Amino acid sequence: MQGADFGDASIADSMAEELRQRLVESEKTGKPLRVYCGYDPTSTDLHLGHTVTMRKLRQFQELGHEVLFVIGTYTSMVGDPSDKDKLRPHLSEEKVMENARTYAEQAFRILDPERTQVLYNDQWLRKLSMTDLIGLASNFTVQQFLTRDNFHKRWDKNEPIYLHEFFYAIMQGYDAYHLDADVQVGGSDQLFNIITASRKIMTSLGKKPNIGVILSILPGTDGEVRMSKSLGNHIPLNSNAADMYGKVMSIPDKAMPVYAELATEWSPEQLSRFKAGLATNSVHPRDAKMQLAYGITTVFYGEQAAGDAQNQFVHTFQKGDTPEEMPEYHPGEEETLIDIMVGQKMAKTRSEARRLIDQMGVKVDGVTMSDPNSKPEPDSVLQVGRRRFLRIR
RNA sequence: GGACGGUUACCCAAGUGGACAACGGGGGCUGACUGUAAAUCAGCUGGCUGGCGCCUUCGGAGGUUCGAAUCCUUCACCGUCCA
Repeated sequence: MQGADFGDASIADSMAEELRQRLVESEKTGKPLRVYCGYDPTSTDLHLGHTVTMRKLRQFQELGHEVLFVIGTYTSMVGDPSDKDKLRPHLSEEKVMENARTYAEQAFRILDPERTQVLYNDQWLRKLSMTDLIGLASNFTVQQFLTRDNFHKRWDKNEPIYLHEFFYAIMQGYDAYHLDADVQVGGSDQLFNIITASRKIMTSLGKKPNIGVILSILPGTDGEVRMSKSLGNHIPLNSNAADMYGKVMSIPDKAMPVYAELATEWSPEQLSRFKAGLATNSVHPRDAKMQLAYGITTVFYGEQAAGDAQNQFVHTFQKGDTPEEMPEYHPGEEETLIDIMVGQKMAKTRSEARRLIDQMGVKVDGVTMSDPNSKPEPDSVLQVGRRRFLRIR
């Protein structure tokens, strides 16, 4: 039964039941389900966190269903209110469309283009009139919104809640209505928008309410808060296998289960074996993490590249060897150690470079350097910290 | 419209005339150790300098003072409450 695939998501029981019914129905009628998920193209750099819902969409595609990949061109022009203490530059329509394109491109590393419709929600949202909006809004009471945890907390703390923040849920609900969505996928922060707002709007406009598939939020490399580029704890997609592998290796041990659940393509059996291994300590945590890093890297770069990344990691960090490949640089006559470090971006400022030297963090051919003004010999390897290498020519 | 409060380094957040380049936390970086870039412990975290030290920072502009993140004026932005 297809519904059984949802073991890795926390779905309310009723949603699971409804989904089961609708899947059965779909199978009978031969009509694929319409699965909707929305993304705001505020940043063009997708990271691992974005891929969680995408992978879920992909699963639906593999089962023959249709994915509606909605880019929030309308919503992102208004601006996300959730962290509104920043002055958010108003994105031009042009910029938004450009972001949207790169966004979709990266998304197709996961999604099957054949079964994906990319849609822009400004196409229908901007047509709504004030009258329409009032009609939609009349389905809700302020109290309903205030029960939402997000708003509730802010209300209690006397923090601002903007009126237009309420519209986001309404717009999202309208998206689902407009698209005839059977299923809406989203992170747990979208619970209210998907379950309460969307279902209410769809029902009131005479459609069958969509079913919410709510996924956990992937924490960042710190293992604590949600992955986000602005928090600097993200694992970017547009990087390389070694970087991805290494970044996964840097997550705290405790974050391993969540990552396994949300970011690998492991089967439920593999997944439970992995978790059991951790829980019973029968697997070395380092080996488990390597397995995890390999698994995640494979999804994006394939087994070959993931294997190479793993080898490189073992060489560099477990055996302390220098990596096979590193940038090269031919310093000028007058260039001192500190000049090279700053010039080659191994340190941001001269002060930082000095600090690193003071902290015994700079080596040439394995020998710790103490003089910022020394000049490294040609054909040596300069190492700053553990991870930055430069071959001096 | 009225009352009050806020704007500090990457983020959060102390500081209300001198000892402030500015407490603390987070993040980041370095080192030790290890089981990995985990955990733990220690240090560093504005710039320039070999060092003494010098320079630039506390929303913007101006002022008071020997001396201001701290006081005054003004501008901007933001918030809460009352209407």
